[in-house]
Amino acid sequence: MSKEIKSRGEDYSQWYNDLVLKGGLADYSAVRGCMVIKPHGFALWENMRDQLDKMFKETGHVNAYFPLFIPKSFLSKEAAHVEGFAKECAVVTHYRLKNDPNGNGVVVDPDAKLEEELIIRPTSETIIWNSYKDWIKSYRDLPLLINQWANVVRWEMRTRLFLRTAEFLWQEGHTAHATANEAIAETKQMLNIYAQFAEEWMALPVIKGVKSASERFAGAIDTYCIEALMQDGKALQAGTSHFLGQNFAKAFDVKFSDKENKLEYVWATSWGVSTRLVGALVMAHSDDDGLILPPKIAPLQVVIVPIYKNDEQKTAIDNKVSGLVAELKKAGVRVKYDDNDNNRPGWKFAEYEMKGVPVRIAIGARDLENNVAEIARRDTKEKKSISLDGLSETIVQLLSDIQQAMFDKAKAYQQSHITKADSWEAFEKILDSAGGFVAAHWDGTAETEEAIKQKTKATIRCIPLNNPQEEGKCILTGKPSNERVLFARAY
RNA sequence: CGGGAUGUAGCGUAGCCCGGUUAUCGCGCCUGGUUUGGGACCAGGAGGUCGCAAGUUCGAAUCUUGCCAUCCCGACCA
Repeated sequence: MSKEIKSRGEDYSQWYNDLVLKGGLADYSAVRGCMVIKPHGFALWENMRDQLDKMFKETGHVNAYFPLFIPKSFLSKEAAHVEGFAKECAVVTHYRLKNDPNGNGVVVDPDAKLEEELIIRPTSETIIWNSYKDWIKSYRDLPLLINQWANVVRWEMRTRLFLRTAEFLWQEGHTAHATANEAIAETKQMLNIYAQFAEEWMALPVIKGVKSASERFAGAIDTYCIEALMQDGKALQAGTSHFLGQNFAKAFDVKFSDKENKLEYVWATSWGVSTRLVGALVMAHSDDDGLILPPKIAPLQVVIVPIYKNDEQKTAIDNKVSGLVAELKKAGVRVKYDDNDNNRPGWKFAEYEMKGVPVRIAIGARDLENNVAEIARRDTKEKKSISLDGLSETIVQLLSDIQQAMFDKAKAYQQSHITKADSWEAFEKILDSAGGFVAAHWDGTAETEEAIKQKTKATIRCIPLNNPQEEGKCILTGKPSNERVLFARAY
């Protein structure tokens, strides 16, 4: 069998691109830096989205939708915010085309220039807070807990499928609260929801932490994050939750009357995860044969492949399988019976492996005689003959086992790639060999952080929550420090 | 935006250095048949602005110049 996916060892970028393209998740598009998300990839995203949406609603949030376009003036109201986003914004300057007078298709109509340019949202804080100004008058209007599922555009220099595209899909939650403590609690609650989703649904272990000042979201007081580890030892920021303080309330003049009838600025949070999570999933779990998707979010959990030599055998298999499919569907399993006669079984086996379907059931005439089926699990490639009696219970259990095994494997990898470094030599050596997170002391200054980044390309991924306090010396400057922070090279 | 590479059918490619019949091969696609327990085989068939534009030449996929696009490595970032 020929390898369709380039091996991990040769070139990690190529390996990753192959997985996304040949796994049927996405395709390059005609538009620079953008991608086409194909049905398989979108179904995966939908499953993730639906689960997250459910978790948001369970914690009292509601969905709304705000405009794609942001008046330029809105973006300049919060100084740090504009500083962070201005250089990567797409700008709409005209609203009409006309036929080219020289007969070469269409040109921008110079008479249709906008008085005020519109920015295609790189994130929606500004346009949302402009609305919140009108919505919030009293403490009775608070808390305001709104989420938006949307697309945003950030004109990045360099793009990568799912991990960094010019346009991407995400959700952004924007909440307003009466007190700082309540807003901080919200920030942490959403971080926990992200971590829970990553670990329980994506089988992706993450480290919860807070960003250093220089990695903080533009306009935030504190940025909390979940950091995941990819199979090449590089870290990936998988989600962020920001405590915005009163920065946006002040910029957009959002005040409320409290119970004592005093006028106060509201306290804000924002939080988001994007289709980048799909990229994280691909990089964290796949192998050289293709994608490996966690059962809980896999678009297809079980595929059944019939093996037959003639119509008589096919009919016998059909009869048996139709009952099995009904049984599995009743048990809530996403199952497909692929009896397409155009492709042979071997082709189907390889195809569904590449697409990451967790469980494959093969049934042939021989199996029917013995009342068994061949069950193959994608994560370990293990194959077994299992009795057809009570097969659906076996499958449901197997899916659950695979979900757990995938998490355990990724967790073991993560744990074995968190290394303490107490000297500069050790620090560099770990980054260049095993990779992963390096727990090291840091003097707390942005200058040192930048110097380390320049020397090693490693950045502070986060300061873990509940970080143990211990006396130590900064890995670079030797100045005193009272806790270790996690460094890594990152996507 | 700097450095490197690539652009030939839906996909992957040979040919380019050293210009010369009808542009190579594989996969896929269509028709017919045989097949079906790890990417089937045989026969026949369809499918091409050789990235775009100029130039050199009797003649350009091939040489020259410009432009465009994509990928990789940087800087920037979810």
